[in-house]
Amino acid sequence: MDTRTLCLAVLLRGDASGYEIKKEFEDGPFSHFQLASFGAIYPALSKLAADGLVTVTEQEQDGRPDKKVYRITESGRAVLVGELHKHPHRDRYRSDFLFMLFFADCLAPQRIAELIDERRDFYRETVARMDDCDSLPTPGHAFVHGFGRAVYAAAADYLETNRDAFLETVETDPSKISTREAAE
Amino acid sequence: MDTRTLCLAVLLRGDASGYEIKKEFEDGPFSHFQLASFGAIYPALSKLAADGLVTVTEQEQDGRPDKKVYRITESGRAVLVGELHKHPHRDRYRSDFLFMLFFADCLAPQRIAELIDERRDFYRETVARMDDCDSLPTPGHAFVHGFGRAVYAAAADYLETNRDAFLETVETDPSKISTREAAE
DNA sequence: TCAGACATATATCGGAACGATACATAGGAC
DNA sequence: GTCCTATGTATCGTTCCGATATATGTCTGA
Repeated sequence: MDTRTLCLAVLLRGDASGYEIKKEFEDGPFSHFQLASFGAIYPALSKLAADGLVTVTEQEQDGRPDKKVYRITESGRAVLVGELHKHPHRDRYRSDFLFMLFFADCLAPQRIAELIDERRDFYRETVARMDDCDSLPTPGHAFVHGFGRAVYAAAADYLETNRDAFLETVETDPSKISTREAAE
Repeated sequence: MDTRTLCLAVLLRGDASGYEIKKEFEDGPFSHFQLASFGAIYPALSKLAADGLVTVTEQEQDGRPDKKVYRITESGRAVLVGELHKHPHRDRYRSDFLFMLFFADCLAPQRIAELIDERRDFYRETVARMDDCDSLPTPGHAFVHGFGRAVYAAAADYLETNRDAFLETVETDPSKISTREAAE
């Protein structure tokens, strides 16, 4: 999904400024499976306004900088629903964490343990935070929430279960950096 | 990880052309947690060669176009190991599939069922393919392989377990497109 | 008290990457 | 005989990320 569609999606759930839309991708339910940066959001909102898919209202605020509040229009809703009916792009997952562990023989065992523990804690905390959340207004929201929870929990469990055996194997394994030369 | 580092990583495991590196990101073990396109790989390889991190050998082939085979150098290995010791970037996951299911109240139940079934099959097939793979040369490779398998399996299980209840809820739920007006 | 960190808010810029396309050649399918 | 797939290199337009600039208020701790 491009950033314009993501902005429409946030606005479908209520009026918001660019800053608030960004927060939605930091903390909100979308944060687990979509990203958007300021550098993508602000141009996207300008384009949406130019195309009549959203309206803008400038709000003066005392103490804080002025705010531009965006609201989705009927055309905007139609475009969003249209996007929702296209064939979904394949999932894209990028993980430096797994990339590093893949080359565990280039890292010190202590560093590997750090990486794994940090990540396991992150997954556990995320699951706990998701369990605290009790407002799941739509069936779709609840289903996606449950999916994310299941996956995070499985990831944490795997790390916990296999951590020690992995570290032992790495420490025992005599092959340091695996190079082409080593194979020749 | 930027594309230059990813190319170094592939080359650490053996010499390869740009085309073969791309295939590695389509079918190889990296394909599950890193991506790279031709538009990123070819400029990256040129830059790596200019910086002396890889060497190039042009190979004529009968029947096929010429091939440029890249080989990682000692400097290249050092740079890769340096990257491996940096703090890992946070994981980035983008899923149009989850995005669409989030707005399930904008879709026909039949379409939702299609999306879920297709995705569940994909996860099941991926797990089966991973189980067939029997060459896991390094501990890191094996650990990451197991992690991926666990997560894919959990995802497939969740979809299978919750599919029917979800579809019933969606069909029963009277709220079609949830708009701001509906909340007012 | 006042420096520094943090939150709110909009916006742009350089560089990186995606996806499509171009070009070239060969083999197999229908 | 034409079309699709596979091998192979390369660029181009568009989009997007991450850092930075700018402005202002609050809160916190030496």
